[in-house]
Order: sequence, then C-alpha cells, then structure tokens
Amino acid sequence: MPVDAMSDTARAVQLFHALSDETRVGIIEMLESGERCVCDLQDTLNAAQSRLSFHLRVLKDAGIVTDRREGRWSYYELNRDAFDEAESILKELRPRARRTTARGDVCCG
Amino acid sequence: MPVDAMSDTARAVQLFHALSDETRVGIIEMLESGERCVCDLQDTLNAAQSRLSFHLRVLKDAGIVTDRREGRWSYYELNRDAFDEAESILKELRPRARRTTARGDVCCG
DNA sequence: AAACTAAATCAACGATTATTGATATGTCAA
DNA sequence: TTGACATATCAATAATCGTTGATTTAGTTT
Repeated sequence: MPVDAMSDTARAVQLFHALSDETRVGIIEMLESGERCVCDLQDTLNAAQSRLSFHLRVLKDAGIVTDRREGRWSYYELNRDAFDEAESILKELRPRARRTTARGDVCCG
Repeated sequence: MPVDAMSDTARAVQLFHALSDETRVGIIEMLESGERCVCDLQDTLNAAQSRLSFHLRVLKDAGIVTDRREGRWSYYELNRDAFDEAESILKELRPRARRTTARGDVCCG
C-alpha cells in the first residue's frame, strides 16, 4: 500500500516496523552522516548483497530512505521527513493525563 | 533479556518492535488518557483475552506500560519514560549533515 | 557485441511472531 | 468451600518476516 493511502495506525506500524531490526538500524546509523552507496553499506555491515537490498527496500517503502541511481551505483540517503513523522506519531501516543481511574473504582461491572 | 542489560541498538529494536503492531498501538491509544483495566481494553479492542494478554506482555517487557493488580483486576498504564527514551533514540538516528558524497564521486573502487 | 559489474528481485527455506483454545492461578461472592 | 470470574501462561498452529543462493536487469568497459 502506498504510504499516503494508509490509516494513521497502519502508518505508525509501518514506520516502527521498519525501525525494529538490527540490520536496518545499522544501515540508518551509517546513513546518519550522509549519503552512501550500497557497496559501502555492504562492506561495512558485512551483509550479503540480497540481504542488504531487502532491508533497504523495507526502509524505502517506509519512506525512511530515498535512493538515487548514478551509473551502476545506487546511493541511499535518510529522509528527514520520516523522522519528523515518527517523532510526531510518538508524541501523539504519549500519555496525556496523570491518572483517570481512581483507586478503588470498580470495573468489569 | 532485561532492558538494562541490552545494547543501544537492541533496545531500539525492542522498543520499536513493541510499537509496530496494530493491536498494541490500539492499546496505547486507549491508555493515552490514563490507566485502564484489562477487561475494558478487551471490550473496546474486541480482542480475545489471551491475545490481549500476549500484547500487554510485549508492551510491559519493553517498558512501555506498567501494571498493578487490584483484587482480581489488573490495571495498565503508559510509562512516560519509555516514550522519552524512544524519542531520544529517534533523535540519535536522525540525519545530521546535508550530504557528504559529492555527486560524481566514485565508490566500489 | 561480449564480458563484467552493481543492484534488484525471486523462490525456497528457516526463524520469529501472533493467534487460538485449553489450562492454571489467584480472588471474590454465595 | 464451592462456584464464578479476571487474568496469565502454555502448547499447537498459522502467519509474517528475514536469509540465502540463483536469476534478472541495467549500465559500463573492452
């Protein structure tokens, strides 16, 4: 499903899912300082080519990275918007009030 | 593994994994406004008892919720610290520089 | 063109995660 | 103390996700 045809919850799930894998976090850490080509990532992360490609696709589908092709190389870069989005989703999920259920209340009436 | 005996990356993965499921996001949304008992969650989210219990445990293991027992009921509440933590992890993963690879650079030398 | 390279995709398998129904544990009420 | 209830845990199954090796797609070099 395209990102913009997704419920808020589905989008949250997609974003956080993309962030919930060691290899992908490793990729993101490598891209923190700027754009990298796939072969660089491969060497440094010590990941088989198709494995890396798989994770890059998950990140790309989630909008966390963008890619550009230059000759026979592909370069990947982090997308700030996705991080803004994740942060704002987190803020929405954050607890608001201190407590609403008074101790001693009955539930399951 | 206990949360405090975990690498930064492993912790990031655990937190984001806990956030990457529709049912769990649903639970979090219900807890935004304060503490709730399990039976409330069950009714509203329309989830089988053991299923809910499973997801609550994932959230609890990740430190996203805390629980307390009162008589035969269990109450769950969001833990602000986990949200702070997730936010700060997100900030660390965020891109720093604009671009380091100049166009036309060669890689895979 | 032919050979070579970087990267994406695919199919098969293995691993992890989620769901379900059954059972266990602790608490309350009759 | 017996029965009902709320929740947790467990074992089996189903579904999803990640890995691997092979193949495909482009682009480059000779």
